[in-house]
Amino acid sequence: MIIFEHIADLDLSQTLDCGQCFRWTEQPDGAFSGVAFGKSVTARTENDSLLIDGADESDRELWRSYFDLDTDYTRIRAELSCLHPVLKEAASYASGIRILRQEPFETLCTFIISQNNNIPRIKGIVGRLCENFGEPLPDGSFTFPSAKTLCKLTVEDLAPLRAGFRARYLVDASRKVSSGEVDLELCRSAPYQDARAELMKITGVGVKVADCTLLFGMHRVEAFPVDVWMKRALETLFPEMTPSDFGEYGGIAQQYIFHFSRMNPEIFG
DNA sequence: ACCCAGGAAATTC
DNA sequence: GAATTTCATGGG
Repeated sequence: MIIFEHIADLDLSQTLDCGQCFRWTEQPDGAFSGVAFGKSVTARTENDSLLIDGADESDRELWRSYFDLDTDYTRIRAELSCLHPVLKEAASYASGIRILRQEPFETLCTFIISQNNNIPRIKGIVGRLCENFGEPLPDGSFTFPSAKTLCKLTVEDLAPLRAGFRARYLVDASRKVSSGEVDLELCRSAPYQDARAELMKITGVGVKVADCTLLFGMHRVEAFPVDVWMKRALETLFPEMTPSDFGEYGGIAQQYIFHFSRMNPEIFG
């Protein structure tokens, strides 16, 4: 059990159930069980502490990084709140969201699966992907399969996932990542447009999936993914603003607005 | 039967 | 080239 004390701005429900990740499930007692970096743990908060059950003490820095505990969200929220009064309201409403530092390839695959899909079904497909092709863990859960593993598979092999037209996109992504044709590490440091173009070499990766991969898989917090929710939110709540107006922390603003909009759909009539 | 779901490719005009 | 259609699958 790893304990992090005095953690501000962290609400596990908001962070793990806001559509940035798809491998955490809430338990009856309110804790969240999930797998990241090949390790299965259960996370819960008590007062201002974060408790990671089932984690090795040697993985303390891994989980500190995963939950992005070294980033000062209070300061960022104050900065964003100056940009627009509605953003200030959304940030206050969703102040427990942190941008996880997920694994790039897993993030890429899950957002390929996300296209024209809904969150419960995305979770189902991702779960079957892990059960069929990931490594089993002692507690019965599975790791997310590597690109090296998936690149050996065909669309027919992926049939049990019931991923539909997205199966061939997964095969293409796995092949290009494992061969090095697409360099995910380059995407961490390259100029933003270059990183986006690198990901868009993959069939099935457009602007939105690339932006989500960069934001959630490489912590490029300047990314501002625009989906149907954000399009509506921008039109009705921020008609005078464009994605680039949200600045270097646009991705965090985007999550505040996305969560606020989904929790309050009546705003859009 | 119909619509929608954290889009993108394929086709059409 | 920009606008429309299609793409599997499942739930409401």
